[in-house]
Amino acid sequence: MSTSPIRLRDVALAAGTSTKTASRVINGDARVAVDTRKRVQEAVDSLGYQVDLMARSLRKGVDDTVGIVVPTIGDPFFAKAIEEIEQMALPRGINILVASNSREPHLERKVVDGLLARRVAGLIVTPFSTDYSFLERVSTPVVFLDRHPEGINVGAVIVDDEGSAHRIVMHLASFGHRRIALLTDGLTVKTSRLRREGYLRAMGELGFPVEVELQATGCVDAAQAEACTNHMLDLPVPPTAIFSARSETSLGVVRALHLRGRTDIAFVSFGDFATADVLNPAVTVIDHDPRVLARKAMEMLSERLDGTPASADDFVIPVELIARGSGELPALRAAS
Amino acid sequence: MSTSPIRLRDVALAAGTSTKTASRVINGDARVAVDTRKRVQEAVDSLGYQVDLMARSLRKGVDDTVGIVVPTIGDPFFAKAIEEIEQMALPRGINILVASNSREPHLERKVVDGLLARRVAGLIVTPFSTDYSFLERVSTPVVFLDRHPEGINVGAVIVDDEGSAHRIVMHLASFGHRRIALLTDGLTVKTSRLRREGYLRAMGELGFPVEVELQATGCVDAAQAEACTNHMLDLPVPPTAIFSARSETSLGVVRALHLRGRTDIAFVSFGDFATADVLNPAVTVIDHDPRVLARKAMEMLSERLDGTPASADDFVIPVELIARGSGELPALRAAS
DNA sequence: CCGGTCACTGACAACGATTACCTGATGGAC
DNA sequence: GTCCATCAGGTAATCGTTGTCAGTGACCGG
Repeated sequence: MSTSPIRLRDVALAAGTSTKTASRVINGDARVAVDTRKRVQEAVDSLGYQVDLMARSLRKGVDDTVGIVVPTIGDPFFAKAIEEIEQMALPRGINILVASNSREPHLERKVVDGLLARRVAGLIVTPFSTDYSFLERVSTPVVFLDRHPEGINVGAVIVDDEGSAHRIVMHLASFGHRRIALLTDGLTVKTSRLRREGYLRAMGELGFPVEVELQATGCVDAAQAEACTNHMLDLPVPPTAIFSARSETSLGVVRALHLRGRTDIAFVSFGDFATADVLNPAVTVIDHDPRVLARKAMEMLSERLDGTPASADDFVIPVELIARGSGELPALRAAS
Repeated sequence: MSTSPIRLRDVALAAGTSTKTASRVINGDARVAVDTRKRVQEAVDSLGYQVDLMARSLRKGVDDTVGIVVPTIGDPFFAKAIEEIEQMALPRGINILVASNSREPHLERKVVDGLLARRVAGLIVTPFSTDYSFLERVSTPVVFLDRHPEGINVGAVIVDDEGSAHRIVMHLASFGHRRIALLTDGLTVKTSRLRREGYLRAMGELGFPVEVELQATGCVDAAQAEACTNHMLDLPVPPTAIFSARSETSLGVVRALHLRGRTDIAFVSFGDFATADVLNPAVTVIDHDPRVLARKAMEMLSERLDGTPASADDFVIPVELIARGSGELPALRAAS
């Protein structure tokens, strides 16, 4: 069954060279005689030698590995981001370590520390709500994804959350809506705060009343979003439009609206989702594409690994509003 | 900015002990005097020492890491499986390395070898189409997920693909359907082959003609599934029911059906998806839950890590057929 | 013919932690 | 009072690889 692992020593012995020379061949060092190289190659092939990456990493001080920290791996948004990063890393021989903070600030620090202790070459982190100032004492390059971190002045790859939210409200208002409801994740999450700010700013500029009962700010998952939506629709004066600040919550809103047959309510989702264009009406969204964000983040990380110093400036990915129908439903004469 | 990393040596120096004793404290060895332990602890805390997991792993020969190989990380099915595994691994201090084979047999072997070279403690693999006999020479425990591997007689955590597919066809037939179309992934994928076999067996038992034009067997993604569906609906004698063998392809089928307004066609999906219960009609599915499979796989891997020998028997997770409407549409009098 | 490059190679130490083995001290049994 | 078991802790080897540096010939220009 189990075979004792083959070490470089064994290869060197078989090829009649020193381990150093064998190492040179394996690492593609040019300064090796042609026939020596050949003998080593043959030994490698016949023995089925594989470098022990553990040992190499110890020697080199870093591991050819990128750590990724996200709130939840199962969320399609983050899953696609991870996929993109992995695809970019694979051809460079870089492996990825994935960890989630389970949306718990308490775990967040631990998880990052764990990856650092593993001597990852770099980190891509979607900050949840931890103070990241401790990273200033660390030399490992870190790139932040989707959210600007607290406590540290390092750039992140983000979208214009506040501006896009503002735009959504303006869009809905242009179809006659005044009672526009907001559903967000908990406000400890930076993106949620920013999107709410954009909502509030737009409502203010439009001179619309901002009502507490039209803001559900703790919808962490689809089920809660569904409950919140139902609650709002049961209000004496329900909203005529809904702005869901996250794909995940949008699924809940969609479910509530469809189960109640209320497809007359205008709806815009911050973030696309799988069947958004198939529903009736199809769902208008902000195309918050995780792959684009991830690609840029990985590019930035690669630069850092090659020595480019970190910039304090955020990189803002442009987004589009994709009008599919649900966001363009007119406000029915109902209430003011 | 960057601080030189703190080594065990530094801790020992600060605590006035040898590295060995410091190591004992860190690893919870009981044979250390109380006050010595305390001094070491204080040194660890004040210096902010963290074990270099690279070095530890080299010495121990294995890394506290589980490698996961899936075809595509972004597929919600696998993303949820990864999430479940990560959740189980986290409390044990185990990190997870995620890699995809990008649905390329060519890459599959390389990716697995790469993880083995990293001396992972164990592997959880969703085999795509590679011959896995090479694993017999490897001592690293491996558990297969969702598909039984080729070339090696090791158990996997699977569902009854053939039987469930059979059941879907029987279900559709009970509503009067005879022209039942099949959409699958490429037949190099084991699950696709098995589901097709179940389909064929049922059709045979029912005495229904099996027509080539009603079988689309190369739908790797939603876009292709959509195209195949459109093609089938354009046949002179189109199907009255569709069986999609994978969640991903189901999204394409749904898109085609809805865009054409053909919500009269019966439809069953092997595998649930996010908005399946919201569509009109809601989509009948086999609840192929990745979390359940993943949990069992991780349990099995844990046992292997603790020394339980591998079993050659598959572990079959039971599944349910969730009737939501689309699979219970009656066959309209159309053609035979 | 000599010193100097150049191409190639190997001995050795080091990466940072763990561990086999050993030492010295203590204390109880006799 | 002697002896051995036990405990606390130290020393040095070790995991497998690679960086440093030194060394060997061969070859070349002067």
